[in-house]
Amino acid sequence: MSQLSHDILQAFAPILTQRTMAKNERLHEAGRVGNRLYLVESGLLRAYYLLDGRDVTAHFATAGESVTAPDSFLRCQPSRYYIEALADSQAYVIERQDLEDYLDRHPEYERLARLYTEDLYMDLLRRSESMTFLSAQERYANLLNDRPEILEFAPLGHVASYLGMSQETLSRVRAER
Amino acid sequence: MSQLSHDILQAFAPILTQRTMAKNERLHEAGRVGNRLYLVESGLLRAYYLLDGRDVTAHFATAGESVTAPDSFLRCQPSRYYIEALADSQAYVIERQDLEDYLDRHPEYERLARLYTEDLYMDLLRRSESMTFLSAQERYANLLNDRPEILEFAPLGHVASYLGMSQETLSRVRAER
DNA sequence: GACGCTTTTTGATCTAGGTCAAAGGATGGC
DNA sequence: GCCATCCTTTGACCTAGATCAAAAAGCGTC
Repeated sequence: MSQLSHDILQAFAPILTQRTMAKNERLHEAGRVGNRLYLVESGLLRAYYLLDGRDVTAHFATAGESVTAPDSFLRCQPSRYYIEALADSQAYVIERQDLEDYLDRHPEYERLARLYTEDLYMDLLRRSESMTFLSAQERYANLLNDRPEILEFAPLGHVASYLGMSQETLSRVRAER
Repeated sequence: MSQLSHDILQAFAPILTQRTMAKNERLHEAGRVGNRLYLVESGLLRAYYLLDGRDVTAHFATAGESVTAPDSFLRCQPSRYYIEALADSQAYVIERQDLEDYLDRHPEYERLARLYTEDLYMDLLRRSESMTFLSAQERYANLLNDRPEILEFAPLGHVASYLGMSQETLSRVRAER
């Protein structure tokens, strides 16, 4: 876990609740407002959305990472995302409202929250640039290098949509052809 | 301009400096640490990087938007990005160090800075998802819909790389074939 | 340990979009 | 106004990766 994630857990401990999820448990449904951020302790969570009826993985979160339905958590809109557990998992949960209230009382943690958001921005930027001009082979290689645990635990189809390619292509790429 | 951008200008007025850029002026060079955020008043700025010697546009900023070299501004690393003006432009400039110092003295603005970062995150998320599974045609249509001023002022090649397609493809897509 | 269900692989074909090359159009400097 | 340079279009061809279909491999369950 990064220093930053660690600091977040410490700072926001008073408003964290702990939750245990079984494999295949759904934590959030599209269409609803779900103002929760999950800070994963163990296991594997996934956010996804439907595009023309197809399941597209938007994000994976393993130990030390976080996941939410960003349109809901950041904008309070009904969400386009689903969140589910891909393995038995444990996570700390933060409610958006609790977060705002807590930060009202403890403005000294605003900076930490901003730095965390900046970090998430950088992660997304990396991902976004990788999607723009890299080949299927290269995107796979990057993921294998950066987050091998995802390839180990997530079903191939979920990883393929996360990497913006078909399941068949990922299967072939992985077999090195 | 969004309410948020407006609030940012107000809140950080004491540390803003104004800068005028001529068309084709380079504001930042890759390889250097450049801790400046540009809040565009008028004109058009572009951030780009080189991938195998090819110029790839990472970001455009028109009036009310902002641009920086994120790896430098957020992580203080030598940057992979160049920033240049695509038209005669005006922008307010914030130095990262000034920002941090100012926020030390005015922690009441930390929240605003966080909300602004969250907004940038949502913008990037939109872009990132559009790159993952939309066709060249659809990505072009989205840009035309969301930010027509870019298509109006930026050279085709820069827009094409921003949309993750070749210049020839963008030319054809635009001519509706 | 056989049966169903899900996940992954493999093969055959098709197509969106890339690459290469060249011709037109604009634009700015002098 | 003329030339050089840059930007955009057009055409011909090619390839990465999609789609469709089916076989094979896992794996939970009774």
